Amino acid sequence: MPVLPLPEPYSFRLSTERLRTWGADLATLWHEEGVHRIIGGREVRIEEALGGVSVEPLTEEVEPVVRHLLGAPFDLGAFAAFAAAEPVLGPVVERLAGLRPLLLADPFEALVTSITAQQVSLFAATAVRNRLIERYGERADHAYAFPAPERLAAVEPAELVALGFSHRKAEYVVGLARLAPELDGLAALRDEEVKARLQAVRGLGEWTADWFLARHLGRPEAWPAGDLGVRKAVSAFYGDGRELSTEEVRAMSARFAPFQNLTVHYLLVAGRLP
DNA sequence: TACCAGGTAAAAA
DNA sequence: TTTTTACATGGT
Repeated sequence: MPVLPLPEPYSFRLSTERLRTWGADLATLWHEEGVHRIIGGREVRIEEALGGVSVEPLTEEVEPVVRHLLGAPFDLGAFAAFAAAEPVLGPVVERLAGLRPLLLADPFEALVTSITAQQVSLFAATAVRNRLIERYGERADHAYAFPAPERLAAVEPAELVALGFSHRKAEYVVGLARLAPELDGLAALRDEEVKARLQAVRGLGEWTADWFLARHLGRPEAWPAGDLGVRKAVSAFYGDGRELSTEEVRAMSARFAPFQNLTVHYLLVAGRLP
């Protein structure tokens, strides 16, 4: 299988940890020790390889998508150098050497994924989202293509309620599907402008906008301070035995600049490891 | 059974 | 303007 190289050190195992716990769904499938995704209408398999990952098939269309999916834009070297001077973060980064956070490939999918995860556990969110993907997505060998916005724009919200969405969330998803063509343009905007545009959409608040910056656009300074998991992880490492408030976590952003996004991911993974 | 889990908008105060 | 409430699923 053709190899897509990634800068050393790279750990496929650590980088895909999220997919083996709560992060995988039918559109980003963890199957037989590899990642399966539909790219350009075809199922692509990504697995561990020396010096990077094996990708089958590795076409001109597939390569940039897989590079984005695997978080290739992150500058891990600069982050490690930064963290080395931090007494708490330093050992975390050293222990998780080679962790390159995965990114969500598609803006519409990223936002729908966030909507499903609002307020409920990630486990429950994945169960509901998989019913959505199964119902409206197209299946290849193993993975499904995430439902197209044109398809979801045409459904009655009541159909989504039958899949486990609240009435509110069902309206959010259908409304968002109608705006999907505008989402590609967000990549050209600065962080604050992206947040403002997203938060103007019904159903998308600051939490969702922050995760969009972090997990879809891979913006280095994204810092989802309001996220419960982030708050717990930051508190565990920096709270001195106490749960920090959203405002306290938000105020810590500057300390990790310009590596807030990587810091969040490393602390989250470190908090989940035994 | 009740409560919590990687929020948000709308109602009530 | 700020605070409170309803919401749906799945695990404990």
